[in-house]
Amino acid sequence: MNQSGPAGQHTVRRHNSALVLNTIAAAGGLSRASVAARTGLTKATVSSLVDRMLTAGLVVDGGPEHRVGRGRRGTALSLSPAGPHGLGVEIGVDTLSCALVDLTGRVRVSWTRDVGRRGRTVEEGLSQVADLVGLAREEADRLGVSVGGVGVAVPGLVESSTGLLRNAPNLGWRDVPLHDELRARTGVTDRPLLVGNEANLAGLAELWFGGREDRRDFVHVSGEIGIGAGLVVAGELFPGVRGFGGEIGHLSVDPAGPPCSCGGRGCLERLAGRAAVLAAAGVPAEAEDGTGDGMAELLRRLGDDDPVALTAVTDTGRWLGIAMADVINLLDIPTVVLGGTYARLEPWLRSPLLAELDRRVVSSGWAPVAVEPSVLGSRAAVQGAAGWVVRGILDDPEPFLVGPPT
Amino acid sequence: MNQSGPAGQHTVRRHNSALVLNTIAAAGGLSRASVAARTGLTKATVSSLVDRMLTAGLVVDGGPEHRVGRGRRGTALSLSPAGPHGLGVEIGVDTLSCALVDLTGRVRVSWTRDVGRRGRTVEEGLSQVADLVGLAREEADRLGVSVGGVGVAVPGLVESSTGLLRNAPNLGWRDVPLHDELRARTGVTDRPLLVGNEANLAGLAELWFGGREDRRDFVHVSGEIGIGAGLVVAGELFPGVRGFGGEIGHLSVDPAGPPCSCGGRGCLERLAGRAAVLAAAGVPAEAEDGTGDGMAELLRRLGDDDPVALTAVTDTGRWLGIAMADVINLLDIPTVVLGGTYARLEPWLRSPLLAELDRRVVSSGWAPVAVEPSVLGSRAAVQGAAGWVVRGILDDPEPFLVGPPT
DNA sequence: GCGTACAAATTCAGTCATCAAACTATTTCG
DNA sequence: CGAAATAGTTTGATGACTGAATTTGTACGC
Repeated sequence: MNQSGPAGQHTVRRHNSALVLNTIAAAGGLSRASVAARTGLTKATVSSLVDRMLTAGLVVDGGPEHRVGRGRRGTALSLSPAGPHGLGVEIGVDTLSCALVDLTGRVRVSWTRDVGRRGRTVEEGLSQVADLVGLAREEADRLGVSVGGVGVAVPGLVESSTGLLRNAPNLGWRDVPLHDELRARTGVTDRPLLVGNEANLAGLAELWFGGREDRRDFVHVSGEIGIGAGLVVAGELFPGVRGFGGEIGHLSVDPAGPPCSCGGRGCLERLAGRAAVLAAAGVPAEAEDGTGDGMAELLRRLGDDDPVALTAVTDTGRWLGIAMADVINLLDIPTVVLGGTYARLEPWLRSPLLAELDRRVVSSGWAPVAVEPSVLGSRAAVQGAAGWVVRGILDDPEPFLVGPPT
Repeated sequence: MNQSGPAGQHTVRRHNSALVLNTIAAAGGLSRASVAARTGLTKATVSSLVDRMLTAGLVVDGGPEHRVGRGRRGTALSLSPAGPHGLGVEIGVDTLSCALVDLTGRVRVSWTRDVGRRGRTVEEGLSQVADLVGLAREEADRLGVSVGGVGVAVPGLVESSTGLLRNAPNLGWRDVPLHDELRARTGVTDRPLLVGNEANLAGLAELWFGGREDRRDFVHVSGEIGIGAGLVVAGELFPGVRGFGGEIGHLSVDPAGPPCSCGGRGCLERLAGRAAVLAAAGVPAEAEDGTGDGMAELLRRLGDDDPVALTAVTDTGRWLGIAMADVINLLDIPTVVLGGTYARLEPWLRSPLLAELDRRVVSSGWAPVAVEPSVLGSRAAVQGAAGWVVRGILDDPEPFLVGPPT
C-alpha cells in the first residue's frame, strides 16, 4: 500500500473496466450476464462498461449466443480483431523482426529482415529499427487498424525505469538510451513504447500465447546465443528491481570451471551455451556471420546416436539442472520451460535435467518439479513484445474509452 | 489485473484509509493538512478518514503542532501506542520467543523461554506455543491493549496458502498443519494468525525496524543453525510461489564439493553454515544442547588474528559471495544485508564477499553492490512476526474502523 | 398456435465516497 | 488591530455502483 496515490470513482471504473475486459479476453463469446456472474459486478454495471468498449472498438458484438435451454439468448462479446494492435520488434544479433498482433493475440503480419553481420554500429541499428517501425505502421494503416503501442525486445540488460540499454554484449552496444532514441526516431509519442529484455519477453509470450492458462508460474529458459530466462510468477513477470532479473547466463555452476568472458568462472553460459554444446559435441564451429547451422548438424548426430554428441547434451542437461535447481530453491517456481535452442534438444536434455533437479531441489520431495519444452518457436520474443502492448491495453483500457461518462 | 474481484466505493475507502494511515506511520506528528498534501487527497476527505481512525483508537491527536510562521497550527496526528498490538512468536530450535509490538513498531514486552533440548515432539512443541500465546494475551490484557493478530516464525518451509509446515529439519518436524493447529489450540479465531519462515520474517524485520527507509530492496541472509534468506523487493517480501522462496541454504556453490544432507553436493549450508565455519576454524564442536558457544570462541580467535580462523572466515565470505552473486544476477537486488550470525562476522566477511560479487555480478560495472551488517540482533524473527501483524493492520485498517459511515 | 416460464439486457432511483469551494478558526506579521 | 496565511469543517455536486423493476427475446408445454 505504499506510494500508490489516492483513489476515487475513476479508479473504480478503471479497475472494473480492466476486470470486464480481461474476463472477456479469457473466455471469448461471453454474454453480459455471464460476465456479471464471473466478475461479481451487477448486470447494470457490466452493461455500462461494455457499451463504452463497444463504441471504442475494443469489443465486438458477435450476435446471439448459441445456447440450449429456454430464456433469451445473450449476445456473445469478444475482443475485437479490428481493435488497436500491438507492434512488436525484436533486435536480434543479425536479424530484425517485427509483428503486428491483435487484441486476441493473433499475429496479423510478421516479417523478419536479415540485417547481416554482427558489429553494426548503434547508429545503423537504430535507424534500421526506426525504418522497420515506419513500415509496420504503414502496413497497419493499410489493414485499417491502429497501433496501440510498440514493444521492443533486445538481447541485453535494459533498465526498466528509463528504457536505457545498459549492456548488450552480443550486439556490442552499451549504454544506449533506447527508449528515448526510438521515441524520437519513430515519432511514436502518444502511445506506449516499451523496451525489454528478449528472454523476459519470450517468457511472457510463453505465458500468454503458449496455451498454458493453467500454469502461471514457470522459468522460461531461452538459449539463443546467450542464455537468459524469464521468471514468471503468479502470471506476471518478475523483472527484478531495475529490470535486470533473470540473468541466468552467468550463474556459477562450477566455481572452479573455465574462465568466462564476464570475469567469473564456470558460468552456465560458458558451460552450457550454444557454442559450448556444439564444441563439446565436436560439431565444427559456426561461421561468425551465422551462416553455418551447427544446431542442425548436432540434431542430426543426436539422431544417429553419436556418442560424443549424446554425452555433450547430457552434460548440458546436468549443468542446466544445477542452475535451475538454484532458481527453484531460491524462488520456489515449480516448472521449467525449455525455450529457444533448448526446446529442440528437450528429448535429450530432459532426463539428466530432471535427475539433477530431483537431487538438489529442497522441496522436490512433496512438490515435484516439471520440465516442458516451449511450444513457441524463434518468434517468441517478438510476440512477447507485441503482446506486452496488448496486455497493457487489456489491463488498463481506460485511455481508449474516451466515450461519454454515461 | 486478474482475479481481483469487483471494486466499489468501499474499495476506494479501504485504499484511502490505508494510504492515510501509512502516511501518518511514515512520518509521525503530521497534521491533516500535510497528510492531504502528501497523499493528494482533499482536506475534507482526510478529515473524514482520520475521524474514524481517532474513534477506533488507531491514531491519537497529539495536540497542537509545533511550527513556526503564521497561520493556525495543525493538530499532530500519530499512530496510537495504545492501539492494537501485534503478537510475534518464534519457534526456535531450543527456545521459544515472544514479543508484543505496538503500531509504531516499538517492542512493548518480549521474553524468551528456554525449552531445552532438540528433538521434542510436535505435540509438546505445539502446546508450549499455545501456552506462550495464552500468557502473552494475559499480559496484553494487563497492559490494557488488544491483540490484533498473531504471527509465528518457524525455521522451516511453510506453505503460505495453507499455513502448513512442510519440513523443518532442525526441529525434526514434517507436515505439521501449524496454522490450523494453533488456531484451535490458542483460540485465536477472530484475528489473523500468520505462519511464516523465520528467515523471511527476519528480512522483513530488517525492512521495517532496521532504520533503512531508503533501502527497499535487499537480500537479508540469516545464518543461524541453517542458512536462509529473505528477499525484499520494492519494500515487499518475495515469498515465492508457494512460500518456499529464499532457501539459499542449498544453493550449489561447488557441485563437486562434499555431500550434503539434502542429497546435493557442495551446498552453501554445508560449506558456509555455522557448523562448517566453526569446524574449519578449528573451534571445538558445540554441544548438541547448544550450551557451548562456539561463535564467541571464534570471535575471540579472530580478534587474536588466529590464521586458521581468519582463513576459515575468508573462505566463508567467498562461498557466500558465490551464492549471493547468483541471487543478484537472478533477481537484480543490489544490496546484501548480513544478519544472524553473519552480522557479527561482517568485518571479516565483507572484503572477500565483495570481491567475489564484483567479479561475478553482471551488472556490477555500472550498478555497484553493497554489503551491510544487520542492525537487529537475534530477535529479528520475532519482531518480524509481530511486525507482520502490525503491517497487516496498517495496510488494511478497515476492519478496525467499524465506526459510522459519516 | 398461444400462453407461460425463464433468461438477458435496460432503466431508474438510491447510496456513498470523493471533490471543490465556501466558510470558520487560529496564529503571525506589519 | 487588521490583513494575510494556514488548519480544519461544512455543504452541495459529481460519478459509479447497486438493487429492483421493466422490457425484450426465446423455448417449452398444452
